[in-house]
Amino acid sequence: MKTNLREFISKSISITEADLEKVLEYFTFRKVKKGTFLLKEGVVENNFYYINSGCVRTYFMNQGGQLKTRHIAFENSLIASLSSFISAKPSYEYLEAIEDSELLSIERTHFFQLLDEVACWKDFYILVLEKGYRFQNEKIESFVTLSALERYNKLMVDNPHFIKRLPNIIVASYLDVSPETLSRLKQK
Amino acid sequence: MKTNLREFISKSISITEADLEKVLEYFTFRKVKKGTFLLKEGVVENNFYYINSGCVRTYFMNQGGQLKTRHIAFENSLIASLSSFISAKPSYEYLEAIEDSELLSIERTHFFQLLDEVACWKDFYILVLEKGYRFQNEKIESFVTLSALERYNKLMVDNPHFIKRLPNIIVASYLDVSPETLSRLKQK
DNA sequence: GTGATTTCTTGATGTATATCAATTAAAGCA
DNA sequence: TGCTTTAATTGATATACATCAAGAAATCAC
Repeated sequence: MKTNLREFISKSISITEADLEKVLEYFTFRKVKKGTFLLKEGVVENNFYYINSGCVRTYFMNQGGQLKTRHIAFENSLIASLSSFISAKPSYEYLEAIEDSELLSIERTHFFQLLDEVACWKDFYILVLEKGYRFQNEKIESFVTLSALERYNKLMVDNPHFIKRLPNIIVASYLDVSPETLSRLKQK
Repeated sequence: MKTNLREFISKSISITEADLEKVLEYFTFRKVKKGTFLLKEGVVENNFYYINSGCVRTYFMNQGGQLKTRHIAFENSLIASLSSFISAKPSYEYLEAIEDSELLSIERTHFFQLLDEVACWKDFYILVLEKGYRFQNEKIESFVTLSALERYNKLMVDNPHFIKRLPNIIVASYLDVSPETLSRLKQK
């Protein structure tokens, strides 16, 4: 059940078998249906997720109730409302399974405990933060330098499987355009 | 000369005097005039800056040559084109002193060397990444959930000194609105 | 499998914000 | 200190994209 996660971690950092076992013990399995909320706005993010199968997204909701997808993670990757996870303050983001998914999650207290107990876990945390930082940096760049069409074309190049696998309405929300506009962009 | 940086670090993490000395030795002093470029697009970020006095910003440039300010850092804070610094790939961002500034900088190779040599330096790096992550997360949220006026009002609440200290044209670029629009927003 | 939702598409219209242009105010510089 | 350049303001106009609406297609649920 934790085979994929084991491989994911041991490929990411240099870790002893004993330490890896210790880390894996803190992860618990959970199977969720499409549409399940893992976190809602206003609640502290107490979990950090590895996606064994399926797909999970984070989104913000604006005053008009529109969903603004910030990140989408597929199988064999990580997700959380990381700002809240780090700060232990209420999240501004929602976390939602957008396909039936198998998840392995670790609690915040355990995660940060491990930073002190297992030296190399800091290396793992650093990788997570670095990747998250770079991802968001690129997202900001896209928003401020590209038009809707350019963002769509960039997604086609960078992540064509996003567009193939996900409904238009979610891709539109990810690109921060209306579904109608995305539908028209696709024809170009 | 390094008094402020010394205090900045020792307030951030728990570090021995010996380790702190070792870290500080890698930082070199530099005085720059307003308008000096510390980094241009396409160049790898080889430095990480502590601002002793003055003010530095990072910005993206879009195809039309417009500047889109991502971050502005004042005295007693840190700045770099962090994505490039992390990855050692060419930067998409520019780094520019927007006031006469006194800087203390550490080279990338030394910075990452220190992660292995001084155990607690990882804690410092983690703090830097966490803060950067949360900042960018909030910036993305602002862009996708708030109108121009709402972003301006939020800046008034969160960072009123931004607006007082910086020229309109830079504040506008930071909020991702035109100077004309900002001028009109201010009257509301 | 069939009815009920939800999503997608297309056209018509609306709007927030950009752009252009011209004047005034401020800042940099010799 | 005056001269030059840059920034700020204000009005007129333009535009990218949103919203609204309605029918078609796909997906969901029992």
